[in-house]
Amino acid sequence: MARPADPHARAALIAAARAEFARKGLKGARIEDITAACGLSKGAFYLHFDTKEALFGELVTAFQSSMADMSTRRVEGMQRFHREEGHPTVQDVATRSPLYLRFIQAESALDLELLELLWAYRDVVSVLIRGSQGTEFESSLWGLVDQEVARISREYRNMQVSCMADSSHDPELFGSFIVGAYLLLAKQMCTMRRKPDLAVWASSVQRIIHEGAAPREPLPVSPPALPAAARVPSRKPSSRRPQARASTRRSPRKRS
Amino acid sequence: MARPADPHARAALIAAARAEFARKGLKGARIEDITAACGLSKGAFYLHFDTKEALFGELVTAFQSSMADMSTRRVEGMQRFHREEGHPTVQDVATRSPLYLRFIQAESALDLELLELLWAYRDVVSVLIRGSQGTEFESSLWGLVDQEVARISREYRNMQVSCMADSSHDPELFGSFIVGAYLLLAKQMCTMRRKPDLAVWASSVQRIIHEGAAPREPLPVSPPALPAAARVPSRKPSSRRPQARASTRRSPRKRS
DNA sequence: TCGGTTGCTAACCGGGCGGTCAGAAATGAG
DNA sequence: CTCATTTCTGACCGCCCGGTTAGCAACCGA
Repeated sequence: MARPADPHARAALIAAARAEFARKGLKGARIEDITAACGLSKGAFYLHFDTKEALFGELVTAFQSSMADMSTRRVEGMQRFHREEGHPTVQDVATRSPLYLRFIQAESALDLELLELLWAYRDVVSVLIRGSQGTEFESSLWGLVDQEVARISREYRNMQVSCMADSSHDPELFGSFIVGAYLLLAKQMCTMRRKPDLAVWASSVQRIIHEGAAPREPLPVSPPALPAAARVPSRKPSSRRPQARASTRRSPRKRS
Repeated sequence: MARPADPHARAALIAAARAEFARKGLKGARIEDITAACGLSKGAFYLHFDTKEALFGELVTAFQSSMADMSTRRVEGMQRFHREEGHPTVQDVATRSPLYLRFIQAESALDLELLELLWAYRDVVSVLIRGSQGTEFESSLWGLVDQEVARISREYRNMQVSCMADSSHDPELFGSFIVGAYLLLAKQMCTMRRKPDLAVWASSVQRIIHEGAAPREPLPVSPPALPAAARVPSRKPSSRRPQARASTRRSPRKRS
C-alpha cells in the first residue's frame, strides 16, 4: 500500500557495515555509525537484520560457500590434470618441460581464482583475521585455514611420492607456509588503492613454490610485477537521502 | 612495615592475563576473569597496573624491542657474511656449493632466533594478529610486519643484482610471502602442545625459499621433520591462595 | 599488646552501546 | 482531501564492564 521501503537501504547498510567492520572490527563497529553512514537511524538497522552478528554472518557464510565451491573445483581440476597429463617429475621441473609448464599454468589458473575470491571478500577476510577473536566467527576462518593446509599437505605428499617434491620437508609445514602467505596477501589487499595484477601474483607464487627464488636459467625475463587491471577500492558510504528529512523534532503529541 | 605484598601477585596476574588475552582477545578479556584466575579480586589488578591496556602494552613493548634487537642483529649478521664470504650466485645454489650451504646455514641460524622469539611471545603475537583490531596496538604488529617485508624486499633485491634470485619476481610480493608464512606459523604455535623443532622449521623454510619444493639431487635425505626439543605449553593459571579468606562480610561500620 | 602501615576486598558508579518501541512521516487508495 | 498502512525515527531501557574507593584484614615493629 503505502510508503514503499527504500530499495537501496539494505545494500547501503551492508556496504557501510563492511567498511565499518574493516575499520573497527566486529566488536568495535557501532550500529549507529553504520546507519549514520547511510543517512539512516539506528532503528532502521533492525528492519533489515536481527543483530550486528547476523549481518556479518551473512557475509561470512557467502564467503565460506564460495571457498567450499572453489576448493572442490580445485581438487577436481588437479585430479583431472593428473589423470590426463600425468605427474611431472623433478626432471620436468629442472628442465622446465612442457608438462611442467602446463602444470604451473593449471595451478596458477586455480590460484588466480582463489586470489579473485580473496579480493572480492578482502574486507571480510581481513576482519576475520584481525578482529574475530572471541566471537562466534573465530573458528570460521581458522577452520578454513586448517582445511586448506590439509589440502596442500595432501598435494605435497602426492608430489613427494611422484618425486616432484623434496621428501625431507614436512608437508604440514609446507601447507602452513603457503596458506600463511596467502593470508597476509589477503590482508594487504585491504590497504591497496588499486587492484593488483592477481595473475602475476599467482604465477609468481607458483614458481617460487616449485623453483625457489633462484632463476634456473638466464632466460629473457618478463618485466617485474606491476599493477595492470584497474578498479577502485569499493566504497559506498552514504547513498540516498530521498525524503525530506526536516528536523524531526518531536512536537507535543497529536494523536491520543 | 606491614603486610608485604604477595610477591607472586604481579607475575600471576601477567600470566593469567596472557592466557585470558589469548582466549578472548584484548577487548574480550575481562579484568574480573583475570583476577579470579589468580584468586584475587578486581581491585587488586589496579595495584599493579593502571589499565588493562597498560599490562598488554608492557608485553607488546618487550616483544617489539626484542624484535628490533633481532632485526638489527640480523642485518649486521648478513652484512658481515657477505663482506667475509661474498655473495652466492645462482650456480652456487644449483650446485649446492659450500658457499651456498654456509649461506643457508647462516640464514637458518638467524631464522631460528626469530622463531624462538616468536615462540616465547606466541600468545602475544597471536593476540596482535587476531584480536588487536580497533585498539591502540593494531599498528604495532602491522608496522613490524611492514618493516620486515621491507627488509626482506631489500635482501631480495640484493640477491637479484648478484644473480642469486629471479629478477622477474616482485620483491615486495616475495617479502609478503615470507612474512605471511611466519605469521601463520607464529599463530599456530599457540595451539601446539609441545614445542616443535624450530631448527628444522628454519632450515626447511630457507631451503624452500631458495630451492623451491623440488629436490635438486636425490642425495641421502635427512629424516622428515619431527619434534625433538621438549617443553610444556606455558600455562600458570592460578597459583597462590595464601591468606585466610574468611567471608569478608561487611558488618556495620566500626570506625567513624 | 597495640599502633601504624600497607594489601586487598567488594560494593559502587558511570559511560557506552545493543536492542526496543511509541509515534511521526511518507505514501497510495478511494 | 482523508484515511489506512507501512517505513523510519530517536528517545529510552538495561546490561555489561572498566575503573574507584571506603573500609577491613594482615602484618611489622616496639
